[in-house]
Amino acid sequence: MDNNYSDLELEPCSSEQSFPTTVYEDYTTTHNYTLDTLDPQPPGMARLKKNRGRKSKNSQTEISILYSFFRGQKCPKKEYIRCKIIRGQKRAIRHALNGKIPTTTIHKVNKENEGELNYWNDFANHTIDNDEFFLEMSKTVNGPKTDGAARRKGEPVSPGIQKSFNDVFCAQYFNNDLVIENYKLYLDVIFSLMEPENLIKRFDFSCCKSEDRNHFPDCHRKWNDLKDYLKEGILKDLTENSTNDLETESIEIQDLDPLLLE
DNA sequence: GGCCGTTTCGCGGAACCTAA
DNA sequence: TTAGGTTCCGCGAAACGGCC
Repeated sequence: MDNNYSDLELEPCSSEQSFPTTVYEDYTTTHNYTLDTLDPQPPGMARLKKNRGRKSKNSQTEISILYSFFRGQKCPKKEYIRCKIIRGQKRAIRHALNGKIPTTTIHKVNKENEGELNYWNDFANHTIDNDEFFLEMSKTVNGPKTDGAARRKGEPVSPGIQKSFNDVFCAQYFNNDLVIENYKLYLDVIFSLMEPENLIKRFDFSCCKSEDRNHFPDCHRKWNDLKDYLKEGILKDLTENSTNDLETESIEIQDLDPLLLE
């Protein structure tokens, strides 16, 4: 299950840290690809041609980024990304607080990789420095009703609890500077090795239909765009949407988790 | 290592929205 | 009104992790 990074070569990076990189063949030729693997059409692209249908609440940035990836015959769902990232961050926090280095899931850390380890240490230190706060916020009862202890029947849950990873839940979740700071450090862990094959295994969706380890030059751009969007764009979108959502859903502020409103 | 409770994954479809 | 598309939600299954 673990990625084996041992076959990756270490080479100096422009920053202080060193990261292993995979040596790829010349991207300027396409002789390794079949017609099928060259299909540049993202799964949802056909639908983009029409303007009919419900107006998307997503930003155009979010739409174009998600639509450029492949998950089976479709593109990854917005909620899939949200679930994975938020669940992952909370889980990573619990790992950090327990002094463990994760070896599985989206934020797995290869102890042999100094770069990944450094990013993990930054994340873990930030978490431990604010341990009381993160101990509370990482509890699964503070997730939406679909998850963890909050999902169990018959147990009391927070009155303002959301039923899914919807805009309101996400806006509440990120309504705290500490959480955002920690989230960005968490993304650094995930994206510490900016190689498509590594990220495909982490996210469980792909940037192209290439069946071997070669990728298109565009693949690196896609992953960079996703990283940038997750770091900045998603927070901006949530901030812009949260006001309207909170109003339309008549959420009473006093019902929300006080920890998330600080 | 096996068991078992907890947590996470992610599918499928209902509900909703809006252009035609 | 219909059809096409998005978002929300519930829940079964799989994975994880603690305990013995």
